[in-house]
Amino acid sequence: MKIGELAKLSGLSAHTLRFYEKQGLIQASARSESNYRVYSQGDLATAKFIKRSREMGFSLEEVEVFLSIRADKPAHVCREAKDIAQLKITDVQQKIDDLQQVLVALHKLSDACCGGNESAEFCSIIEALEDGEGLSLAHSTQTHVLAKEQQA
Amino acid sequence: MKIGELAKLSGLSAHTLRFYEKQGLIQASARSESNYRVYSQGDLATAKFIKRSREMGFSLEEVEVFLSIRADKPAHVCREAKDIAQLKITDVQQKIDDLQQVLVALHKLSDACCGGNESAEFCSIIEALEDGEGLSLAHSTQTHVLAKEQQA
DNA sequence: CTTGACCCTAGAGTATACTCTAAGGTCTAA
DNA sequence: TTAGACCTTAGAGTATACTCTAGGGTCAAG
Ligand SMILES: [Zn+2]
Ligand SMILES: [Zn+2]
Ligand SMILES: [Zn+2]
Ligand SMILES: [Zn+2]
Repeated sequence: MKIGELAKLSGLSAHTLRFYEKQGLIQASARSESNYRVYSQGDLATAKFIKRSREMGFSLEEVEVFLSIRADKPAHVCREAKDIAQLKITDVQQKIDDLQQVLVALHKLSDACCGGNESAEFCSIIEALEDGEGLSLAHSTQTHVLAKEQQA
Repeated sequence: MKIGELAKLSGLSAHTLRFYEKQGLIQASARSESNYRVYSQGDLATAKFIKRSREMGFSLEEVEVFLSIRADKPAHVCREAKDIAQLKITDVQQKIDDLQQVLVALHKLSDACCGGNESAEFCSIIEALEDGEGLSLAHSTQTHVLAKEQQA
């Protein structure tokens, strides 16, 4: 099959397949007379392997290692594969933890703001970013009322 | 103060401060005779504001909006700030959800592999990436034993 | 007067993974 | 034979946010 069909069957674009070839991840098993890339069923399996690996969050560099293990399994041991997976798990867990901290802070920031059409003069979001003081919950929907009362 | 001191006090590098200036986020309030950037206490507050905003996960583009609200609060309303925060919350939550799915898949992938020095011939990680079949838990520490028994 | 720490600009480089363009060749069907 | 779909290459562009370099000027201390 040619690159267009492999693209359809693998779910990767032809562009991406050529890019992966440049990166040394996948080679067409032959070339036609007109120099078109010709792929086999095995190549399709490889393309799918790469796609699945990417979906699991592995980088192209990591995929390369998986591919080399796959290319000659007896020459490799389970630990090589598992180490990569474990590192990725740690990595992803760290990212989740970081994002969760950010999320908590964002909620504190956002929840304290009325979000209405009142002037931002007393907006808790801006204030919190200004003074950085623990994203105080002092400013809420009530704050505008208080502010108006004070002005009156 | 000059850029080096602002860098120290704000926690941003001098390079980054110049970069932010290029992006229109912060301006030195003056220049010395020798064309050095001269910053005020207000500039320090701005630098800190930017830094805090970045730490909350806001992009430079979003920080720019916060800065413009901050620069003229009465001309803006709470909703403008809250909308950005809410969008960011959705965004971060989505990223967390995605990563959590990846994490589950990674655990399935990794837990089934013995991770030892046995040949990767029956490695469940490679197998799962090959056939994509729900990351079967069929291969575990026991699998190598079974494989050896079958060979015997 | 020289050394070292600082400052300046414009612009290139880093990271990751694509994504697209230009300019052109090939193939198939009407 | 000609349109349209497909293929080729090398290389540039996209996104984000820095990060660094080259080449040069400024300034206080010893
Ligand atoms: Zn409000
Ligand atoms: Zn508000
Ligand atoms: Zn194993
Ligand atoms: Zn294994």
